[in-house]
Amino acid sequence: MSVITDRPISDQASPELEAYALLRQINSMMEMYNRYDLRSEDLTIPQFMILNYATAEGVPLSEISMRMLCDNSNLTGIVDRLISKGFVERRPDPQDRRVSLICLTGAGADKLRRIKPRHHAHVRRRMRSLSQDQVSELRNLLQQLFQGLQIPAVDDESREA
Amino acid sequence: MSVITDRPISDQASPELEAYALLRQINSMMEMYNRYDLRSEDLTIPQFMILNYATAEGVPLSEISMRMLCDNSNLTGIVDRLISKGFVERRPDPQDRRVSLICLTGAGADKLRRIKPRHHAHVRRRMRSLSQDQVSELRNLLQQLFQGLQIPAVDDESREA
DNA sequence: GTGTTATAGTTTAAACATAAAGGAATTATA
DNA sequence: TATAATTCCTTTATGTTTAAACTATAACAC
Repeated sequence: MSVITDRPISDQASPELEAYALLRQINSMMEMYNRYDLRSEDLTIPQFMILNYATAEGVPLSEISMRMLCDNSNLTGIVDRLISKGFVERRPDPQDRRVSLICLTGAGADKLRRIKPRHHAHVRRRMRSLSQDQVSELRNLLQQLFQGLQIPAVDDESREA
Repeated sequence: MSVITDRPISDQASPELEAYALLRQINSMMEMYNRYDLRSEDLTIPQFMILNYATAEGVPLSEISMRMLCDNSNLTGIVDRLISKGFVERRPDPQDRRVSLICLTGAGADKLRRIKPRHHAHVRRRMRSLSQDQVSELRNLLQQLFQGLQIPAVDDESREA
């Protein structure tokens, strides 16, 4: 958990590059902390995420992969491990036999009830260095940036190196 | 590369959790784009990062891992692949025989000269949805948040679930 | 010097991610 | 109904990451 504050993070300092470098580093550190928190619960981050998306009635695997911004093929193995731990089940969708529904078990729901509030509290606490107004401002800026990223700028590819 | 805009991102909506969810998603999308950009150059993201930190004179592996917020053990294999591609070399440090210096080769420097400006331009372009002032504001907020994360709040663990 | 401790890097096994390919079921089209 | 295209999921191979154990070197204590 070492950290760099002694040197500029990017050599070609522009506000955009600095902001992006910081975003990546914050994400890394948050992941470190989250991984550490979940370790005592014998869960990994992706396992915890799937657990969060699963419901008792069942959710199609591809819906989860869409939300997690990842490929279906990633989830197959992770779900296998969650099944072996007894936190979810796979059930075929009677409507569409291609679909396999990921269902939260009772044990999974219990686990989630125990972990989730604590996780949320941790996230909030780790952002204490910002005021309420600053957090809202940050959220708004990120929201705007996120929406701008949806349409991946198919246009100009010509200018600037 | 599908995307979710139709539903709230976190169920327990608080500004902190929303901001963090957005941060993670932005990071994911930026990585997608970066991975795609580097693919045509036969480089992965971590390979490109190491290339960026290496110098002709050589940099200790552990200095690179510190900057990348990762463990030494991660880099061994990635450096191996970069060596097999001819972009870096390993050289022993005469001062300290435990240290192996990662040295950028001529081919590596060429590669970097070709890729780096384009990468930076891409990053800047992908943040076009924010004004210059907004980018600076974002950078400042992220800077403050990042610094707040350094000291990982060893204190309170008691309150709130 | 000897023993302890710390540091630099590698190795290993398990988990995850990416990309490409494949099987099975569904939908579209003729 | 037959064919083609699409969708959902899995499988495979390659690459990355984590955590733990290990080797080798260095620094420090006595």
